[in-house]
Amino acid sequence: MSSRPLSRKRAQTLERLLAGATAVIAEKGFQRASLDEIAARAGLTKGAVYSNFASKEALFLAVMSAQTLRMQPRFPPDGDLRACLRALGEACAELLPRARAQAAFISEFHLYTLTHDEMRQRLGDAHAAGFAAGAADLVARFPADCLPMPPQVLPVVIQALSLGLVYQHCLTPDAVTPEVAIAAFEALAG
Amino acid sequence: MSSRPLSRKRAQTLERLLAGATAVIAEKGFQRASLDEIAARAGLTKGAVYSNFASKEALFLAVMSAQTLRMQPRFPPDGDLRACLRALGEACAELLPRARAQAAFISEFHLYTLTHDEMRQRLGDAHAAGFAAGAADLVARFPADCLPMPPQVLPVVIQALSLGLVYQHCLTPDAVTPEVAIAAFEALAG
DNA sequence: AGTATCGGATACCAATAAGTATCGAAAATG
DNA sequence: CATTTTCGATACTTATTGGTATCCGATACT
Repeated sequence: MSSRPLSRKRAQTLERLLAGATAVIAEKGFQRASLDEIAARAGLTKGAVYSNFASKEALFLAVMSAQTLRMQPRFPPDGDLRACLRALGEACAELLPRARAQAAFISEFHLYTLTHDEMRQRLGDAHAAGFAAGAADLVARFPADCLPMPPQVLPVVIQALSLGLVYQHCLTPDAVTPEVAIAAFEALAG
Repeated sequence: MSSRPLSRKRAQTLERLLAGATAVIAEKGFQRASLDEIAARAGLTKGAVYSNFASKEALFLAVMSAQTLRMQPRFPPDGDLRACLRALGEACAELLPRARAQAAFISEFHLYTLTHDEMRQRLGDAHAAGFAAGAADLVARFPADCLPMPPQVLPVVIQALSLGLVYQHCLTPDAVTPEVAIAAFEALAG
């Protein structure tokens, strides 16, 4: 007993399980992803799942926590507002290639929160943390009267716009190109 | 045989089924909504479902087609760009009270399209039709160089922003008030 | 080495839920 | 009024799947 260094082997199966689950969930959604299929995708069996996770739900949450959308804008050190918004647009554009999988997770998690109230809070927090991190920088960087909207509102809008673009990209990839994302954010600068 | 005027009674049970399905799906999502529960909610039984729909999927699609998000902006007859964007913001704000149910449908339908490619197109079209209808008006109303972004891009952004705000509202209702929606759209005017 | 522990496989169980067969009553049709 | 058709209820079948019990082999400990 006591300290388990989480033997190399175990760490690997855990990783494979998460990878398998991620893949299958991205393809079919969580509910339609059976544990048998997930395990098979990982080259393992359901036994491996249950010796690493208490339940399907636990696996779900583990996958989710690794799949939060996260924007990483690189603001130009001394750029103006427009340049910074453009950087946000570029960061959003970087999410697009993974949009389909991401949207699947978000949709699934969203539905999950319909019947799991305590999780709604968590998802909200995770979104805020991942999406609007850059927004805080913006607000800190420019005086309120330079911003196109109240400083509390801007993060929400950035988040909403990013999320919306990711979703749209899934349905109509050609209509939501990186350029569109950048144009959308730049337009916020006026 | 031949023409059935769709007897009063039948029309009513059909309506009740759709209402029941709508309610249950909004609460739990489509996959977790059992036909037994839907029928019970409608005061009927599964038999009624199968004598009105070929399958659960058919019921699903019927519900969906009645649940597309639809913005109905009322543009001021001679308003400027900002006033028109504000009208869009107001139209978006009107969606918020029903956001939770709507987002459930959208999420569910979105997941559905993961495994039903032909439906992805339909959902994309439905969104475009419902969301960006007002955008076409905008584009028609103002010369391209008055708009904050290329005329093909604007509808996409309006749609993305609306969808994003609806989603966000589900998770953090207090952060996405009607005022926030309006401010977001107005900011597009610069 | 010998023994205990752990991780994963196999086989099984039980619940859920979609779909089907059938039947009865009410309404439409003549 | 008779008869046919329609609609919805009931009961059943069947497949899926989350979860459990158990067993075996490999690794870790003394």
